[in-house]
Amino acid sequence: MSCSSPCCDSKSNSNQRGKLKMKPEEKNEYLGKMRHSAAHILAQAVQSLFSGVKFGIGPAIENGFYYDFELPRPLTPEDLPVIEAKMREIIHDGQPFTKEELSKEEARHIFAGQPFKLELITELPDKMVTIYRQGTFTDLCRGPHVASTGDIKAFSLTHIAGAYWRGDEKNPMLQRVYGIAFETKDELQSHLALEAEAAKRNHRKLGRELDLFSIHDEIGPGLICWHPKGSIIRQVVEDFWKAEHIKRGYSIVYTPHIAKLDLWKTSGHWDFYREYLYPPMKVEGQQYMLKPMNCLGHILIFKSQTRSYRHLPLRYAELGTVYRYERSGALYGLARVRGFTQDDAHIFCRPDQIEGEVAEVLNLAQFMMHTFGFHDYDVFLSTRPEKYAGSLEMWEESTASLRNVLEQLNMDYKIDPGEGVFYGPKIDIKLKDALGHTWQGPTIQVDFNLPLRFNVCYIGEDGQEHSATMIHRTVLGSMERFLACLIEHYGGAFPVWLSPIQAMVIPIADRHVDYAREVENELSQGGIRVQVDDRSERMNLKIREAQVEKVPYMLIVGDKEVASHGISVRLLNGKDAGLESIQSVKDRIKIAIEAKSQVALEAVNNS
RNA sequence: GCCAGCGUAGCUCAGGGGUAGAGCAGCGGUUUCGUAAACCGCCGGUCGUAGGUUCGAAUCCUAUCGCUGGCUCCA
Repeated sequence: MSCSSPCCDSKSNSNQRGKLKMKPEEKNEYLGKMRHSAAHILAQAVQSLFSGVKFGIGPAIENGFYYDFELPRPLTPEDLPVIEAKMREIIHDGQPFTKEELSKEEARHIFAGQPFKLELITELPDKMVTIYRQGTFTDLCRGPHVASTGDIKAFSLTHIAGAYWRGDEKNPMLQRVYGIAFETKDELQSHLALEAEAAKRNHRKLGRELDLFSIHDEIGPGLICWHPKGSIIRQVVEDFWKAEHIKRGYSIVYTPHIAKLDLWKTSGHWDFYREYLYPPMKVEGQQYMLKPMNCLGHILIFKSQTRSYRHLPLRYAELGTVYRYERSGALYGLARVRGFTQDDAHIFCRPDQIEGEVAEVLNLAQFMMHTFGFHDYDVFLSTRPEKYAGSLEMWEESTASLRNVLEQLNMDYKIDPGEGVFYGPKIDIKLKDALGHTWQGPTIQVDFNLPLRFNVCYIGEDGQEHSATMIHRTVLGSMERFLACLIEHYGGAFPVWLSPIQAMVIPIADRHVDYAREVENELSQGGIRVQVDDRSERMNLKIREAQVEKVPYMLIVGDKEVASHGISVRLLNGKDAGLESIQSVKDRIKIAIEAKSQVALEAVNNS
């Protein structure tokens, strides 16, 4: 179908559509229909402005719509206002949308010269197809649509992009025009405001502003330099991660960054994963490769001794840095890079332990997400991909065990068909950040393949060798991507425990610097990351800069504080939390840090 | 990798065939101040890189590297 809106055609006059009376589902249905109609209007506008347009598809999408075209010349951003003006004319005219049902033969006649539409017609299952017309434009379309072009109340064309026909890079690239559309201008405005907020929180922008990390042409794209402040956040996350894993029965290990090519041939990476591998390097006549995954080192550690069923499960955890070749167009800040550190672990267990271990990992994953302030997430079960290793039975068995655990734990999940890794199926958890954007979070993969390829076994109660099962899992994903997610989730205003500088002591005049140092020492003794702004600047300037740096506690010291041996606390929200003793401020900050409280206020105000 | 756009000072940006500019940052000075930017001065760029067109290129053309928005892909 050229259009793919699931809702049904409504002939009702849009003017009678009381917004207040609409239920959320009805509203979504209406929005989908309206956005889809806007796509048709876009196509009509483009048709009237260009000759020889070949039409692709034009569906409604989240917040708006797009339409794909093949045009005689490339579109540039300057074309958008022109197309948009044409669309407004069509909307102003209030042209009715009309539907017709006809045979494929008739449709082929109408769409002669439209190769993409003809392709769609051929593939449609039914004998009859439907078309929609408004004004001079006719489209192959299942519908439904609004009654009239005049029903589009608030829209805007946003950007152009290339898009392969049917999303396949073997197909020709079409030009896609994106737009947003809402029921009212207010909703359109608030969507734009939300986007502006998202742009402010973008981790690439905040990464520079807060001096967290950088990427350099001289080093190469997708390769990250972590600055001191970003490194503090990373270290705090890593320390917390390690401690929690040790608590839960994992052993921390370290493995090399390169390994002989043969190892990667045995594992199947050379066959199934080559597009992501950096080319091998030759050392003393041997081929070596940068590791794209950490599993093989862990397998060899496991195999360094004969393991008994009594030893299992064995859980090896590593903050393992891996390198994968990503196509240049795919790179994005910290979220998609070429070298990254996974919070990886491999659990070697007996088949009867799989479900219990997966459940434990899910529990750990939930604990981690809650600690970092994520409460909204979606769970996906990814099944066998096209390129896979191993037998179908193994795939079925391991997929079933993942499914069992999800069901036993009563977790809502969706199936993501064909999205598993080449060696096994996986559970993916996608986090929603404070602005509702989703991020790839924890992932758990059951693997019967690598144990077979490497003969990973244990001696059972029966004295015989049995193949072990491996569970690959990360709970944060990678340090890079997770930090990107944290930066955007918190908008750079990290909770105290993660904040690179937890407290800034601000002496009002130079004569207060000595006392400020005393405060610094005292807090520093308490393990608080504290600094003194001892510049000969005005207090207002120091406050402003601490504020821009998003330091959770600004500790103001002047004559009053020196006299009373106290500190005046200013919080990031601008609130003056009053004068307190050094000891009491120190204790409160420590409590907030230890509690990993999400907001600095909690500990200061509620105690 | 593909399509489109963009690369000017550390950052944010102006300039668009006649030889480079602002604010912030940095540096030097003055100011010593009570909850988001004191004042004065100075330094700073072979305009991403390499070719080409031109009397003359930051400006036009080509190639290349990188970035941005998408497509594809993904920890």
